[in-house]
Amino acid sequence: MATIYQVSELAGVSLATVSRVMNKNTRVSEKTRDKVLAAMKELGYRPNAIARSLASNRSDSVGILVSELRGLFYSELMSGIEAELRASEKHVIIAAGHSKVEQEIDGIEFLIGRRCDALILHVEAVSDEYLIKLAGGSIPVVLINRHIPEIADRCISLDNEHGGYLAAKAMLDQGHREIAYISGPLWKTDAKDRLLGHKKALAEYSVDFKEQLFFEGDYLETGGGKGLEFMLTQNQPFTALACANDEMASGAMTVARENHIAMPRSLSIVGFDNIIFARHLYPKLSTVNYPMARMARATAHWILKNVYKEKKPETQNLFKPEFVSRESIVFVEDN
Amino acid sequence: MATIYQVSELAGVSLATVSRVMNKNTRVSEKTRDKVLAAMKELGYRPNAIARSLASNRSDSVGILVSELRGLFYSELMSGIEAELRASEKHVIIAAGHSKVEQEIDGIEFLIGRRCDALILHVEAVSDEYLIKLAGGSIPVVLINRHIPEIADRCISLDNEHGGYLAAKAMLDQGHREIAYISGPLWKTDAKDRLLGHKKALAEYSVDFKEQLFFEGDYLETGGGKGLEFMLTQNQPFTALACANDEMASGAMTVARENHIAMPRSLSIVGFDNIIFARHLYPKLSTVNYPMARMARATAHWILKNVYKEKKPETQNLFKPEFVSRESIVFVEDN
DNA sequence: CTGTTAGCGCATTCAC
DNA sequence: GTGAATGCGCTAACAG
Repeated sequence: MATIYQVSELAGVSLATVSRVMNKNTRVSEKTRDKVLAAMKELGYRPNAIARSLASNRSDSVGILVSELRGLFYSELMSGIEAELRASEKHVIIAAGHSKVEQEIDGIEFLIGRRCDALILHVEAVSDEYLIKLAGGSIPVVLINRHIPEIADRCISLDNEHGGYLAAKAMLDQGHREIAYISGPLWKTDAKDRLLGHKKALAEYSVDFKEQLFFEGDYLETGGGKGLEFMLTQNQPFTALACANDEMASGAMTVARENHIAMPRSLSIVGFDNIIFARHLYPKLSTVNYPMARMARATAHWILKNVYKEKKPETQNLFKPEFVSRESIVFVEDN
Repeated sequence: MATIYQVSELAGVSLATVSRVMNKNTRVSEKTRDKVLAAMKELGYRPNAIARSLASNRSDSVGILVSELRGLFYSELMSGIEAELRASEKHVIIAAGHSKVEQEIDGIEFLIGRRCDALILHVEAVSDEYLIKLAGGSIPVVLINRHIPEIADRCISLDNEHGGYLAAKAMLDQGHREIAYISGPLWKTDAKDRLLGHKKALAEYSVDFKEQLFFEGDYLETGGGKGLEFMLTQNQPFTALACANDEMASGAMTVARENHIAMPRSLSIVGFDNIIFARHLYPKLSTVNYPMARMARATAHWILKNVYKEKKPETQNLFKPEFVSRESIVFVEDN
């Protein structure tokens, strides 16, 4: 693997000059540049990114930490950021935190150790204090799907509570009063917020929240199935089911069908996130749109603007979810 | 950010000694080790991975290049590898190739530039020659879902042709003779192989492959929908539809339902890949299982064994798909 | 516009 | 068992 030194030798110039033509910021005469370029090509020279970032303390790459590498939710986030950054010739380095404190910290330190120019974090387990301290350090940090007042300008988040509210309201507006709810893991902020919004809507319509019609799920399809199975044992009738995400909704729908519950006629369902498969379920799932692609782009923009000093418009921090009406909710008579 | 030098100073030892306790291979007296450890903790010392790999030419991280960051297929691959590698304290660096030559090469060079200890590639656009040359270089390479005879031991792949065969056979066995087919992009090897298998099964049952019942899709749900719409204009009846992946099958099913085609009674459908959502479609999609999780683990094992010299059992190179029978295929009378 | 000189933070021979 | 010296490949002043 050729080094910059060999290139300089072959081109008959100093090593600094070679560095200059690579980082095309300072001026180099056309003649010498051509010589250098020719030498680079002849040697098949590839700059060593490691050495470069050790010397320059930059890496032209931003670190992304997601909870999981699998699943439509995170893949949308990662690909959105990557696409935007790639256009500016920046790269991404991805790590997974698995929603556990040690692993999240380990991942963050890995990314810092790789000298990322900035960090984009989707973390759930580490504390606010840790993040505030981290954000106070020398490396810029952006938080996805988490709102911390002290560093609000670094947070790109969705109004989950409003989303939960919209989902519940959609059912209430169709006359439903007995509404079951399957939440995400309640130690997660977004799960808590969605539930909060749900309850808020119920209160607005003066309907009680019934504990028998509540199940704490895990955001996985299997959890949705378990949730519905639980409801069915409660001897407490309900005409609608709200799930804290689409995955659980799909699991619940499968179980419903196995129990010969006609949807949407006997049971209306609403999800959350609007993942790509929501529209392919039967009935087509009404849900709340999580504008992840837009949020991913906003995040990348923030980095490009504030870290790499590119001129970009001001970015939006708080995103609003919208209700997506499809076919899984139908009108029901008051009972 | 504390450096190794500051640690050595605080501990009152040489910088080489600090390095030794970090790389716990050579012996250090217990006393000095404790001093060093204490100093490291006091300073909150974090080794600089960049400097380390520049000096050692190792990075304890393996590069993964996938075609896309989004989608269930790749997320399964990435998370499988990451989980296995994490257990051995290795990290992954991920890049996307987007199925285009320049971007794949760019991604590969990025990973090489980051001095990954090994490369795991899911590439579709670059040539066999390029890969053979790459594999001949100093950095170990493993190929996923691609078989190149010259470097067969570096290839972890699925017998796609057999998978296509199984899917078609499942329908033929149920009496179907008019079978439509929506393929993936035919310049991709796996798409070609799956189609090959499909045709092989047809031949075995002496049924002709009809061009009117063929559509070249794009592996996306939308492509599946377009495919079925195309078939419906062909004035050529068919009782079954085979799709080269589950995404397209789901898109086709949605279009079928919009056209009031009863499934599976009037139309049997089979997919390929067995993504998690296949079982939540209606009717539950019969498909061919792509053992991606197992393949991802096998890949990680190969790296651990051959690159990091851990003792692991021999890894399997060619995986066999199996048919997964669910509810989307029903018996039909010969016509 | 170009060359010289120092490091970046760490691993790794050599000596002792 | 430990310390001193050298260099990984490159960037960034500083001169000229």
